[in-house]
Amino acid sequence: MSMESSKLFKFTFQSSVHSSYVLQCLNEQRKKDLLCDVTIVAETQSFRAHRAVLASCSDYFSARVSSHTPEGIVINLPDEVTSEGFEPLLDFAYTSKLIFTKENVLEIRNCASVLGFKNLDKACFDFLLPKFFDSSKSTSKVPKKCCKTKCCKSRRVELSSINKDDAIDEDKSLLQPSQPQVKAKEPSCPPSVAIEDVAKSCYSGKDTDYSFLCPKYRKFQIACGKERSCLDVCDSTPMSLDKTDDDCPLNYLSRSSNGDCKETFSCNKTDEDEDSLLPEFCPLNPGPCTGQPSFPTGNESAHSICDSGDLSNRGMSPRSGIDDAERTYMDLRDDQSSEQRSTEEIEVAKQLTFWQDSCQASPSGLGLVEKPSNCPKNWYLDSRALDCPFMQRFGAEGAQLHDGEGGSTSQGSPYLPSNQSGEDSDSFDTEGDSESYSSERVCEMELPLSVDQIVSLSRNDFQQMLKQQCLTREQLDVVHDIRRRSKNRIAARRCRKRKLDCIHNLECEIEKLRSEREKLTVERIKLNQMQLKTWQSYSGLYERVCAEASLKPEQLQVLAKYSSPDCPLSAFLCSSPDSHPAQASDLSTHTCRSGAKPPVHSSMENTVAQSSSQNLLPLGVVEAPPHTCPPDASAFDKTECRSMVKLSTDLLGQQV
DNA sequence: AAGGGCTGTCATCAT
DNA sequence: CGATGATGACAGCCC
Repeated sequence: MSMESSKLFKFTFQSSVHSSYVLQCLNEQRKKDLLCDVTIVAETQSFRAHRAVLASCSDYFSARVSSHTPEGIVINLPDEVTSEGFEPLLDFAYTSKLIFTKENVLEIRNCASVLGFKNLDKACFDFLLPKFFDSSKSTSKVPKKCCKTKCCKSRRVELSSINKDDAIDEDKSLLQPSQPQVKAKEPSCPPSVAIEDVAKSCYSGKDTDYSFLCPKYRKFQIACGKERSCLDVCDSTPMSLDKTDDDCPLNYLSRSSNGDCKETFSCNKTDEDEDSLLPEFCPLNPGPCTGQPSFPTGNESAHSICDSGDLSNRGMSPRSGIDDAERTYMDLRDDQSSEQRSTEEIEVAKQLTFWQDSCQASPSGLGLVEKPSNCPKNWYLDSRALDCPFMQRFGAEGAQLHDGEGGSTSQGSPYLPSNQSGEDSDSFDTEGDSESYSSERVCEMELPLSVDQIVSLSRNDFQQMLKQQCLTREQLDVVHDIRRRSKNRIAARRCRKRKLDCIHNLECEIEKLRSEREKLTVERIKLNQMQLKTWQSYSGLYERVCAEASLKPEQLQVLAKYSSPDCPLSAFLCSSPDSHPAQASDLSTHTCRSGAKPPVHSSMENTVAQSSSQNLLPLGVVEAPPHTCPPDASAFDKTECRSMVKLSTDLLGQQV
């Protein structure tokens, strides 16, 4: 091929990372508020963004913004779009990743629907939500629209601020009821608790942590919060015997990936405790999903992290190596051609494969080992699984702790207050102690229940569960005692928080009223000054009229008949008949007949003095004059004065 | 050592 | 009638 002919060909270099890089840059710009040209307001929260990005992701924004839209425009989102639901969508627009929890997925779906977020609404939510909210495979319970929106809104109203601690408890409340009753060694006791439906989520969601105003509580939760949440995660782990791979959205995705679904899902445990998805929908499948107890392990994490489906189900050798991992990844990303693989992707795939191998080398497979104690929950992870970087992201520490609600967590666990590691069951006064004590009792009595289950189950579920368990009288008493005390403890927290909220609200109200009062005082002073000015100008005009007309006292009296007692004419009338009205210069000293309004400035001064010292109402202004003095003195402008002068002159002319 | 704050628990009432 | 939630009162612990 000659040089000349080669010049005729066009060569194409296609970068696999360019688009991601651009998006990443845009995201960084957004975070630094660089080149952002639009402000989005959802509820009370505002977000900066780039019009182009928004418009390219959302039909709503596409319609709202155009090239003619001025820079710096503020777009107020519809009421149904909450900040809670919008923020993840905005992140999605800039990262292609939608981070969601079971708790907020409906909110997000609702917002995505309203905003017309492309590639999300149907592709993502339509198949995800049924898996989320219906463990019984009945789609009838899947909410079409977010009923939670209302709940959330009302909650937002009710709880003006929910801090992270709240989130922990909320997650807890969401997770707890979804714990299938697991008794790996007693298959006769069926898992009875279905994954909670949305209504229930709302209900339990209201029961959030009420301790955000209580420093001591916060302190404890800072110390134990994440660990507790880990316990929760693990407690909630559905080691369900009847779970099949159908319940695994990853598998679902795996299948779907061959069809239309081009999106991938990750079960990432994030710092925000977004763990609700993990335990329920990312069960570990040591092999094909054959109903073995499942548990999130490093391997599962690996699958999840790499947006992968179940390798086993895909008939792939666990030792297939990087090529297989790569292929798995690429199979799922069937919208990407092989040349679009980045080195990062391959690196991830490598790592995943490595960990898969490593974890599967354990006797139980995937780092799952049997716990030798008698505590009801008998699975935890071996150290190798915990070493898996992905496992760590999934809170493997929590999994390790998950050994019977603190029964043996007190064995030097760093996650519980140190004072619980002893045997001092007499002092369990703090929250941690109390809950730990409950846990200890659970283990002591060999109860096949966790404290969370005892406390968080609904009345019916609880009774049903008790029926299914064959408990002794003593065990029943302990269970009821734990339930009663725990509920009361929570109720006491609620009660105290309400009180604090109430106090806080009252303080705000007082502050608001104070500022309102100050505002009114300023306004009143202004009005009084205006009134004084008007009166002075009014009296000056009268004085001039009287002087020019050279009125006699009788004439003045006639004029006074038609005048307000507050008008300056009264002052002239009250002055000595001999004196010329024009001489009555010191109007302020004249108080005429009863009912006549004292000169304005003196009364005003009194009023101001009074109001400033005693915060009384402005008497001089509010008090209705006894006669026909116009209520609003400032309304007496020069025009009115002129007409009054004209009237007076006419009347005088008639008299004369 | 005293006192205030926080928390759990109990008793009681209402639902 | 029992379960549950709210709340006042009390006690114990911590700072």
